[in-house]
Amino acid sequence: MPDGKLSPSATPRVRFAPSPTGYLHVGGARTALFNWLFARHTGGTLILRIEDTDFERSSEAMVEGILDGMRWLGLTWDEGPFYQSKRLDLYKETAAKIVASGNAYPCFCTKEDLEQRRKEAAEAGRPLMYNRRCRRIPREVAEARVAAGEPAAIRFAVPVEGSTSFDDAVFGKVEFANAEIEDFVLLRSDGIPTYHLSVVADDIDMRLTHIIRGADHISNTPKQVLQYRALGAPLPVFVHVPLILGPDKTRLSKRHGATSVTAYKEMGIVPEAFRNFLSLLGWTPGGLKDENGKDREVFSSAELIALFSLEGISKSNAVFDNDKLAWFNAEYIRALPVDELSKMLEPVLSQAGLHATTEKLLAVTPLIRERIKTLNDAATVADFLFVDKLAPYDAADLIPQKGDAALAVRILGKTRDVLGQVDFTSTSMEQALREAATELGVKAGPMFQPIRVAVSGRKNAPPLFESMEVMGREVCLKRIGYAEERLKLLAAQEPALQDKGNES
RNA sequence: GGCGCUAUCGUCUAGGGGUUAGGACGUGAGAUUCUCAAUCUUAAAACCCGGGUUCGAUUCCCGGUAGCGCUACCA
Repeated sequence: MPDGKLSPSATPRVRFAPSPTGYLHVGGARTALFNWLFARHTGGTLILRIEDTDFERSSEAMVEGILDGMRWLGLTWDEGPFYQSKRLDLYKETAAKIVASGNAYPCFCTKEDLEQRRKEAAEAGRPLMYNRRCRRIPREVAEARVAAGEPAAIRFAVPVEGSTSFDDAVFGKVEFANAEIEDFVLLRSDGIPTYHLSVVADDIDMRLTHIIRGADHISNTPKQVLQYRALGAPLPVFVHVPLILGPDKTRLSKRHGATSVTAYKEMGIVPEAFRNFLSLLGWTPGGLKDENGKDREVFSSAELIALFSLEGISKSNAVFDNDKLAWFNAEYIRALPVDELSKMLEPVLSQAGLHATTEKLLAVTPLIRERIKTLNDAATVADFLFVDKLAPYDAADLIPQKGDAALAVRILGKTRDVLGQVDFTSTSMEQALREAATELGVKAGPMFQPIRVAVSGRKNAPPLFESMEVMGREVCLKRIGYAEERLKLLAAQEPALQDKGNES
């Protein structure tokens, strides 16, 4: 058997081969990422191949979605995209070669036959595998029937005895008893190849050296190894990467929430963060320490490429952790220069109906940069800085923890006076307001809380003085005046509420 | 059911025949602070179980268990 490996010194050629029956999901993205990292690390070639032989389920829209996802992640490919649907001749030729080698045969069983038999097998005994009925048809007879136009699929004649194994770069030697492998279909009766045939035909034709793909393909691999042998083709290195699971440890699927990479884009995840996070799911550079002796986790793309190696791929499945992703994302957002971040924030804000000048956005960005975990968070964190009219808030929030409505009114009144005269910069305001607090005999905390609520409509907000500076004097004064009125109303109508405010 | 693969804190993981089993996310507490966030300090938290091998196993081997995958004229 020519079981030889491809020359290890050859420049690596790898591929990402999605099936356009859905969007680019997280698992696919990770596979694409590993292929990309490997290609870039080794100076190899990444080929994009669209496995669209299932015409029923494939669509051009899905292809676009997948391409979009890859572009968003910055995963560039060097050749393709190639479409399997346009390479049908290659598959027919390949199937013919395998038939000629005596390793495949025509099968005349209809789908109905097969289903019927499977059903019976399930009810009675066990083996659900194809019973190789047509393999026993003499070659001349079979050829005659094919020549007569009888529809036939082509099946691979799997050895009855022995075993088929391969050396996986991450799992080591994996072996399957041939008796467990059924005579799988290569070419359907309509002349369309099955996955088993088209992958092998293409992987050989495209001269791939490493097959990096999900571990769900381990069980398919012996079927492919058998074909390589029948075709006398050297085996590539198989690299199966563990699967990504949802929080409940089942396969990641729609019910786990976002599972397409574009969904993460829409959530305001930045691609570099997503890529960093994803690269560490099932792979580690192996305990690289930072200057504090802690394991490093944040890596630039260049570092990821430099560090990537097959040895670091783990064997066990990994659970996708949204919290960790959010942390990575926040980490990247915080590290972004203000001008860059504000450009990314602009579309998010305008989509939320918050329009701002570039200048204002540049002023706001540093105030919210470390307060958002996703780009989208900006809309909720910063809305009060842009909006004309504050969202309704509870007037009781204007009352400081240890105080009453009367105090709040005094604070606000004083603030209005101060703000009317002071230079409207954050430093001047802070200084003046702190002095005012001293005059009123209140501490900074209780002093600023009513102002914050009055001005932002909420108890937790970005830094007060910087925010006010961005908003401008007029808006601030107006909002404070409005708050005073609400407080007076509150005090007059519901004295009970005051007590409540005191207690809480 | 059959076959295959896997198994370190809740999660991602480092490590490895002798360690106080390390880090990160998340969680708790504290510091700082105009609130929140960020930051810093700190706490709790793991080697699936059972047999071997060995002076010594979390680490090596076997079995069990569990999880995942495959089991189509889908990919």
